[in-house]
Amino acid sequence: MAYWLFKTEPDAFSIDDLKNAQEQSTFWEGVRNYQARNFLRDDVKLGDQIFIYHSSCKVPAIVGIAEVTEEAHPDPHQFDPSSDYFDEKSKPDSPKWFGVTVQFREKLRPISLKQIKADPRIIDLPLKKAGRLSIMPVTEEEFLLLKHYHNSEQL
DNA sequence: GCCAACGTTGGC
DNA sequence: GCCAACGTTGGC
Repeated sequence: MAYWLFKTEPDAFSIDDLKNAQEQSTFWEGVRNYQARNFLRDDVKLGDQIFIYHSSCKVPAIVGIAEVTEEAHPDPHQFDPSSDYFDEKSKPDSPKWFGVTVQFREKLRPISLKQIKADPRIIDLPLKKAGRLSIMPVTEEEFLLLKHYHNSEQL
């Protein structure tokens, strides 16, 4: 099993939106960055655990956990001319953009970017180095450390 | 709202 | 295939 961090802007789609959609899974759509796309298409697998991260907001932070319930499938918006995600160069027989389906698991007490940056134990997380990557891998060690952050005596 | 960092585009 | 110009992301 692998671990990931997915960014989202809470004004557009927040952890609560994900929670409220719990009955139906949520298709993680609109990723239009090649590195992020490659992770989604090739490496994100059923059962993988995902940190949901709120970006471009008052307190950028990890706010919860979701799980992959369906592996990569083409993002239908790329074929829809009326969509912001439309890509005229993408063809249905060779789609360029993919998404995965995820389901809400739990909310966490927010772990702010500030805390993450200040923690010397977090080394590998791409978020630490000014990253604009919207889908990124998290090591098992760092995922578990962050997941249990607020239980830790080490703070 | 500013701006730094980085990704993408397109001319050559 | 280089690289300058431009666009976007995202923290502050």
